[in-house]
Amino acid sequence: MRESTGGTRERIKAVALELFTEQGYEKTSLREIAERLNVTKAALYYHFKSKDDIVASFVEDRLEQMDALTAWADSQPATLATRRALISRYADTMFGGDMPSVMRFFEQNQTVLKSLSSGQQMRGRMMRLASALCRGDDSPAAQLRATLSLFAVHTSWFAVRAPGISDGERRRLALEVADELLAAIGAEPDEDSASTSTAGARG
Amino acid sequence: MRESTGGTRERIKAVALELFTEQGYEKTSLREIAERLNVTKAALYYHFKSKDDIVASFVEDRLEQMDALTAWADSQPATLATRRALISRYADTMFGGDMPSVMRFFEQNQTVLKSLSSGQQMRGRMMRLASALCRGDDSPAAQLRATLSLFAVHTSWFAVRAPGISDGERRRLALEVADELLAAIGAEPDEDSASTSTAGARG
DNA sequence: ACCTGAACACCGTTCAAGT
DNA sequence: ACCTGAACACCGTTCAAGT
Repeated sequence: MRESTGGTRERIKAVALELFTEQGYEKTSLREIAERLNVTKAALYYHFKSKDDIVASFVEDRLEQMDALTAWADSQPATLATRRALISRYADTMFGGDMPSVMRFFEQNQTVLKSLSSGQQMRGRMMRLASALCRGDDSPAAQLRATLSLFAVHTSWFAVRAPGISDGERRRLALEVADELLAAIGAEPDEDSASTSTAGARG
Repeated sequence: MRESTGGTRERIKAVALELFTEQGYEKTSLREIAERLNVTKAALYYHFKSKDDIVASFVEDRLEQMDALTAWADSQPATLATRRALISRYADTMFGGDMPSVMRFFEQNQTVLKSLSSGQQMRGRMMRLASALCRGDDSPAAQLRATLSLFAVHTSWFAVRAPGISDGERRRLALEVADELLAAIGAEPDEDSASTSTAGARG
């Protein structure tokens, strides 16, 4: 095992991901990261171009994962079953053993990520995923439902307060609610919707 | 009209709210705010104890509004009608003419707000609102649905991309989807869950 | 190739001093 | 009461210099 060669770069990534997720990107200083690794601040700049670049480094893998997911969805028929399979796979990447922390980092740091290029890329992929989820129904309501079904997955691990709830149960819960939202996509337009009056322009 | 006396403090609040919402709290420097008002950075510290304190100043009104909302909900019967009325009133404070920007600021700055005391207060109120929304059904699924219905209101003004969609239409859209989520709260536990059709429990 | 030391401009904050 | 000027420690970033 060679841990002296390429080790430092990976150690920086690991420590940064941990601290960024715990305390937030802005609140975590490079000095803090450097101290944990017993190097100087300047040393970080040998391995990364900037603070943003550290984020970009552990974002790229995730982007490919998202792309694969969207590509798969586009190759499937635009049915409810596909939508459900898609959200289930998405939940896998969120709760799965691989890299749960990367996605949690995103949930935690949405704001800052808007100005970071890697963050914008990630946002773009989320939009595409949402689009894939409401393929065949481009109504505003469908967009909102699709987006919320993704949010259900994200939300389930912080909005649900229960004594000893497991990750598996959170996942199941998220999918239960997400499925309901997805089931309402592509259905025939509402005849007796909540408020008869405000018709709403079609097309 | 006296604009020389108490004017400065209000002007600081206004400019700060605008810049914080546009660019984010961390990315906006006090120098930037001061320059817009033709004063020095130090002048801001006469009116506010710290940068955080500026946020706290325009948060307090909102807290009272949230408290009033929760209190009203608690005084009503725990029915679907109450839940729908509550989310509708919440949407009013989000889309209403009063102070739409304060809530948008929150949506934009969630991350930073976690470490700010005023942000934690706000989070607390959101939790209480969610609890009020699922009163009578304390199951994890109900919590998730309640939280997502609030998110529907927040999400409707950035997740829905449509040519010339108005604020009113976004509001109506949000409530349409939120109502569906709320209708599933307090219903008898699922016997034949997710599958069948889009049936949906009628409260 | 890998890292240090010292400097840079900027940040939020403080405080004595001015009117 | 209201604001300035100058200083403080900290931040991200750069770069010549060391091995």
